[in-house]
Amino acid sequence: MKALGQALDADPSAIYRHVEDKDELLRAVGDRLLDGVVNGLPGDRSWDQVVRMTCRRLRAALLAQPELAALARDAPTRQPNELRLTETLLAALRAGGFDPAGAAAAYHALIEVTVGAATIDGAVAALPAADRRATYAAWRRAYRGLPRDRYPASRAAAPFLYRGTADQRFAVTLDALLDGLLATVTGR
Amino acid sequence: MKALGQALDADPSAIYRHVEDKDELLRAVGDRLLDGVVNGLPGDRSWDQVVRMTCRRLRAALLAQPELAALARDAPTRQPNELRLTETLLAALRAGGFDPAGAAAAYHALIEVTVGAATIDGAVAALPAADRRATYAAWRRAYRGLPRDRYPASRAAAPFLYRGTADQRFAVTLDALLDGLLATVTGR
DNA sequence: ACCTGAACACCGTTCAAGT
DNA sequence: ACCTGAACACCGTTCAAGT
Repeated sequence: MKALGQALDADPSAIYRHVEDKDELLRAVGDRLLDGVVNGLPGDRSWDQVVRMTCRRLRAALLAQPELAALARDAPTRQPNELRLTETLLAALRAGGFDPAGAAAAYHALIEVTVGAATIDGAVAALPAADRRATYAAWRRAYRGLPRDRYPASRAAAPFLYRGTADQRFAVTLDALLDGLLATVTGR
Repeated sequence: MKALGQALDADPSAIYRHVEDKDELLRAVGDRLLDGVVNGLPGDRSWDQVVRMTCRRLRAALLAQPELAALARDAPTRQPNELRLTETLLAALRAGGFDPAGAAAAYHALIEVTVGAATIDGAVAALPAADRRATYAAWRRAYRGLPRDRYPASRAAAPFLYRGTADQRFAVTLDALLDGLLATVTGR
């Protein structure tokens, strides 16, 4: 609030004339930041490309603004852009053959995985690219160096943990989840 | 820190003789809280039951202690119980037919969805059961009452959004994800 | 109608001084 | 070796007084 007041050339306490508290401010700003997620989606995409792009953009927005985690925590805010995002996902899922109940279940699953990925990738995403790679490499080495007898699976998987970019890993997760949702929630 | 000092009948500042800062304390306490997640898993379960139970328990632990979100955010802490949890999941996945690379990818996906579900369900999980149901019902009504022309999919899905308990919804998500991982990461 | 400025209660943390 | 107590810098927020 102090920094915002300074940026506005006003006393921080003046902000409280316009919003109830910091949380309301964060929700309002957060919804503005969803603008790029929900608008300007390129047209004539298949339903599953709409789902994928929306989730990828949402994750990118959350990564770019870590304070938006508040948005996810208090979900749903039911502010304009969040409502549009929900409608976009649900409509795409319906187009993909999900019935209303299945679309709701799939929507919850997609949001959960997107928020989770953003939470986990957040800290490292804030680093410069070189540091990011170094951090991931250090983690791989740590798993690689675990005691042979107690951590066989971790040692074997070590070269593949935190492999590639977080974006690539999220794409794999999203593919698997969508595939699984299609199979278990619709019946193909 | 003030509350902890009081509970220990000591000045808050005395804590700094034993830990570097609050973050280190939180990580250490957090790892203790993973004890129940990782130990005392009932024996002779199928690999997929081990995966499901571990994820469900992790989510429950995160829900019970919201401050542990810090744990997820700074993952991986590579403290004892967290390492055991990782090994448990990776070993189960290997037993389920995932190769090391596939197990690593599946591990990332499972953790992401578990952390995301805990984040999203956290606020409401803290409420008494009756308030929880009332909150979900209010959200359903909000989606149900959206303008007909702009939110058709949301209105149609409204009765099924936030339906049942958060635990049940997580079980559905986990089923779908595991199924999808099996199909896309292994080839069945 | 909006802002200022002082004040409040509360954080995590440091450090000299005690035992 | 460990703790106390005062102090510091910093939060979000309130409210009487200004214009």
